[in-house]
Amino acid sequence: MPELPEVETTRRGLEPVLVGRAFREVVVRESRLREPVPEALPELLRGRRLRALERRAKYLLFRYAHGTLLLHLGMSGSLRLARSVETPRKHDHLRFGIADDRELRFHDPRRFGLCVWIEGDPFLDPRLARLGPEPLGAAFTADALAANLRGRKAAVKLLLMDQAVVVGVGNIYASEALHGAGIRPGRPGGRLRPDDCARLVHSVRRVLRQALRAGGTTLRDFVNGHGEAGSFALALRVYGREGLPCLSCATPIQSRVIGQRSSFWCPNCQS
DNA sequence: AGTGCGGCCTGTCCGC
DNA sequence: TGCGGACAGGCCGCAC
Repeated sequence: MPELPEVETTRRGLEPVLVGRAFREVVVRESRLREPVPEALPELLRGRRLRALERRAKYLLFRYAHGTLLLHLGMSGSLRLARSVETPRKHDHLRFGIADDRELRFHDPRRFGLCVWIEGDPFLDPRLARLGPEPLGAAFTADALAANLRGRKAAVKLLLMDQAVVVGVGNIYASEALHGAGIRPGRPGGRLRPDDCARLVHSVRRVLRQALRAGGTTLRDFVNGHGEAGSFALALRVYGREGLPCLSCATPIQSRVIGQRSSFWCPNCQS
């Protein structure tokens, strides 16, 4: 589910609450995530002061002096603060107790999420080492994108979602960004011209920034660290709008599965 | 190397 | 109302 705006929204909500403090208790209620949650997690974290809460791509990094808790929300994961007295819901797999009778809960019905411990430099971990540039950072330029797309035949939408090309863009924002750039999702990546790449970089950044400002997109169950939904679903211009009029030109929005993912575009605005 | 596909899970929705 | 099937925001590993 969560793409960059949702993960970053979560991070921003939790940072002021968690950084500088320690979890007093950690409970693993369900360890079967994408990879098994380490059994030693409670002992690794208990009483240790959190130094920083960072994000890289769609990963959250809980940074400690002795290592890093690497967390990914997968497709259906969320992190939220709850009162300890509240009965855990189904699929509340991890509980991180903090003071004041509050706790952080990791909720993930589909269990595609990830929670692992990394010693040493986390950015050398293979999961992080090969990631492409941050879309809102200086390294994501039209030239860099063009270099990554050159010669490639795969649909540009799939390449936008390839975390080695640019990170943080998932199925929703890929369709949205391509609409903003006037590029059809099925176009082979290698056929984009320099001005296409420039518009696409600009559009990716604009869409992600707007979604961030709206607190992310909640289609079904995304909530931020404080349990609140994001409002960007109201601003989606093509995603999930098959057959509805394009908000720019009123042409019916088309939909097609590309690389097993539903994709949406306006046949008039995008070419 | 790049590409396409299946698998991992549960929940929800749709059509019959 | 019940049931089967399709589908859902991500990522990985495998075969070609």
